Amino acid sequence: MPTPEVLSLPFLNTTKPPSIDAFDRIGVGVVYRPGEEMFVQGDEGDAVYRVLSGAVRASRLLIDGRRQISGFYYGGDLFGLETGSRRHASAEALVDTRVLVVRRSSLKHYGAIGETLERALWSATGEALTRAQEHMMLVTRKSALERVAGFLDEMAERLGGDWVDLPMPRQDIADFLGLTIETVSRMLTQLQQDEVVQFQGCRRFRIRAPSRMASLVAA
Amino acid sequence: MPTPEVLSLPFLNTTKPPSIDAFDRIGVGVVYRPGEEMFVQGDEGDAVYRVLSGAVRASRLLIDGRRQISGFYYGGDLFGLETGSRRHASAEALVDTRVLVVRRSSLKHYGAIGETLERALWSATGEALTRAQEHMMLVTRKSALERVAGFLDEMAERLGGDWVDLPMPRQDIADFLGLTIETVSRMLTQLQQDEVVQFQGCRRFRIRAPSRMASLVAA
DNA sequence: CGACTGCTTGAGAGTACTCAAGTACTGTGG
DNA sequence: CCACAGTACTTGAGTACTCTCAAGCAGTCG
Repeated sequence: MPTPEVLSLPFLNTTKPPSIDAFDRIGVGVVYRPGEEMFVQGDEGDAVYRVLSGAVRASRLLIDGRRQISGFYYGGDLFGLETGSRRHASAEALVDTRVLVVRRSSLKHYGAIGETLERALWSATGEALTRAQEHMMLVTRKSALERVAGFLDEMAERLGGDWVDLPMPRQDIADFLGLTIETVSRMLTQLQQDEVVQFQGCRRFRIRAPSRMASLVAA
Repeated sequence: MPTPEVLSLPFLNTTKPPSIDAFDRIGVGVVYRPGEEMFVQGDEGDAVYRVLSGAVRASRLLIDGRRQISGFYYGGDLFGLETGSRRHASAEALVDTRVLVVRRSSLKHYGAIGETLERALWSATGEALTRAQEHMMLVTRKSALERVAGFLDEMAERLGGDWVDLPMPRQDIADFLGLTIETVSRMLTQLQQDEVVQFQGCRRFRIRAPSRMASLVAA
């Protein structure tokens, strides 16, 4: 794994300009190429990350090789919030990605601003917990079609724009939704046949029928 | 819903004596009967709870009535940690239950001890996040038999003793594991036929073959 | 152009679900 | 003490959904 390049601040952020807050003041910018890892499951490290641009995948591995994607992170998102000194998941750039990094243990040296940031991190942890529980609901109580539709809908909302580019391969979507790659593919085909979404190639899509999409997601 | 009785401290705790810490100093004791709710999804409230004895069920409801149990809590456990002023889940006593309650917003009035507790709560939130992700793995990547075996194994470890009494009905187990009640029942029957566990009635069980149990859980 | 990787499609099998009936446990009133 | 009702749990049969295994197709890069 090549050593990630350390940037000089401030950034030019082309996608989602982060508000000037404690994270920007304290954080150090780092750039990752696709496939490069921020940290690996089992590592030591208490650093917290904020995505400036690009996309990140957090994954956990079981002994037998089964994999779970615990989340995807895009511009503005925080990740690496799990407590304890050991990482419970790995984090990896899906595309060219710029992040800000803050070492949690260093916050106490920054006085009031460090404290502000610490509070913000904890509250983000609580939100992450809520999101994890919502995702659990999605994964346990919904059909394959509903999960895939929900995923596309959330991606469209998160990344915005008319056409949306998926930064992750099918296998990642499958591992995130608790499905196989074949089932994801079949559901995508069905959503296209039903004219709910439209694809240009296998990564770029747009929602054609927002109302039917919404009814699938709400169900 | 009857008003829960407020206890005078200190408690006589018969199951898991909590260590004397910040929560014990600040918390107010409350008793709930089976079925009584600590809070309901959508409520306002920032109170955090610690179970002294008994058992609590946290659940989330979907619009269409589908239900997800986000967790069970027993002696020593904290719950109600989700941030934001609104509750994202409901919490309900499964059996006679004693808890300590702390209002988060009141912590600032308690000086150093309040701050200590606040830190403890945040770190517990991080641990809850990790556990939620582990549970997601269990629910998405494991077979019905593995899930039910894993559930019994965890219950035995959590509640201790030779024989274990399940405080919750089958429907709750099903909603926790993302299965139907019939499937849970069938898997329990199979575990008994395979002589992995033994039941006395439908709530009390013990593990007969810890090694085979462990291999089911690890898988 | 060919090789490689990622994605899609097809056929068949297996697992968990649905619907329905039957059994056990609990508490109440006679 | 027993009859009864009500609830919780188990069992059965058939179905539906997702997975597995295998082959075919598309986009990318040298």
